[in-house]
Amino acid sequence: MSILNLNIDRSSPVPIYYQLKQEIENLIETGELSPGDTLPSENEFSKAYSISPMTVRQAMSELVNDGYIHRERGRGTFVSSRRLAHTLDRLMSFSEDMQNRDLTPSSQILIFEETPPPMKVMRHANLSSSDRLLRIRRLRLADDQPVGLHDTYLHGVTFSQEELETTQSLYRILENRGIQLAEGVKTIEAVAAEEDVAALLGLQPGSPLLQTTQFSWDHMGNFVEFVIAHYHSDLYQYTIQLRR
Amino acid sequence: MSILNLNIDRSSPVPIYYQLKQEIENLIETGELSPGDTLPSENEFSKAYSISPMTVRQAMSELVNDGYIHRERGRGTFVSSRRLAHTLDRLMSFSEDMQNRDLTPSSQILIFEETPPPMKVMRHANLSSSDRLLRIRRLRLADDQPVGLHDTYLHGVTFSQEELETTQSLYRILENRGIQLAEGVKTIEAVAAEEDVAALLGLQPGSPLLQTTQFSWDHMGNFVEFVIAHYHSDLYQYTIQLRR
DNA sequence: ATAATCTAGTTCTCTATAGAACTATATCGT
DNA sequence: ACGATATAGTTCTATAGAGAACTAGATTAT
Repeated sequence: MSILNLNIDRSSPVPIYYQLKQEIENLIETGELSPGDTLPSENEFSKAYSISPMTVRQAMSELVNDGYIHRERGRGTFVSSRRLAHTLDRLMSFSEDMQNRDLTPSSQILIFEETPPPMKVMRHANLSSSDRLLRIRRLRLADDQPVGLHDTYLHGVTFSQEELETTQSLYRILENRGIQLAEGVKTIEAVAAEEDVAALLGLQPGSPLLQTTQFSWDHMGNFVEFVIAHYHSDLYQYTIQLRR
Repeated sequence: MSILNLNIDRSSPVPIYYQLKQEIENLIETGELSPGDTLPSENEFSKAYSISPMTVRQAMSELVNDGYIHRERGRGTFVSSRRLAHTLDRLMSFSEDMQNRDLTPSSQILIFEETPPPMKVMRHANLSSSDRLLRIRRLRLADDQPVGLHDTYLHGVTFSQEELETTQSLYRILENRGIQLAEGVKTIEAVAAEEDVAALLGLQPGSPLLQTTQFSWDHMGNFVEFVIAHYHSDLYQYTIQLRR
């Protein structure tokens, strides 16, 4: 499947620009196109598939946007280094995260209750002490080994412990309620393990732990969740991709 | 300055779509447009400024891309929550980072020498033991207080310690040499302080430290730098913005 | 030999238009 | 009262082109 002989189905309901984008993305992912390779020009694509130049342009723009290619005016379009391309920083659940690392996630619910918001949450999310949040403390395991302890505080959503146990995924429950997480801020720091946390993670008190605290909001900026997590530092590292 | 009475200068060399984009961005940044507000439709913009709908669309797409607005087919275009909008994860120097936090950065160069690559770098960057890297160890201070220790290994670039001391910024030296960092991967973990590092940061051995290791590459995927850093966990936290 | 100019090829900006797909509301029929 | 249908308004997809801006190499002039 050469670059000017891709599978573009004009009768498909999938937009043409999107088909083109996907096909090129594939060629890059599979290595048939290598970093530094020159892509055909807008004109060549346009003629080869009898599609408008602007339609080609739309596919190209999105590929640039996703980091697959870069373009230089007057010179051409080039395949970028493949390293990043897909994995950017996303709001991700523990389960998704573990699956990305080829580990099997599981969890034990330790606490499931209604509470007033912690101080930190009141300040950041503009809540008062009369508000009620759903608090869930879960021990997180990867391949049956405890790696972290999550304390999640949810705002504006209620469900039963049973529903969480059957659905497994908190994020799916939120989605079913029509709540879409749109953005978040995560703070990462190193702390010494308190006694109770150390015990749960099988560590000595004072061992270094990776602590992350995260606030998440929906599209309109409504506060949805706060999570404070502690991770076994030998078993869990945080990796982020940086750009430009 | 109302939303349909913006400053669009058709004789300016600045592209029209870009002017429109900037003007709307301003309205959002200054708060004249609030999260949830509805923007005029493509049609309205098009007529109000006598520009083609497709030109309006380009401005809108980029605003969506930058997180300022979101669009719903059949419904309209809405201003997004302003929290993120600009600060994404970027390749940033320590100096830039500190300035963003309104602290005054400084540093002391402790080591400046040529070395073969550390094992980890050989593996990740495909170098051999005969390659020579420039190694720089610097103590990093914010408002004259030591917060971190940086060990930087540079590939394919040489300069003198003097030049670094006068220029102050490593990234500026790279830029002057025509080297553009395009992407990087940073790993964050918690470790216990070794004796030497603890002493430099004014801590007890065994204290929890935030350790980050980072690889950076240029546009073509050529390895440029490796940095391993240790931070005083009370004085330095890592914050990242998450999307979607 | 060197410098200036031309030329072909590329991306970028912009125009003008059309219909499809989807949403929300109003109208109509039962 | 309720459900089906129409209608207007929105974004999304796609077309067909033109000239500007820029690059790299070839050609020409000095």
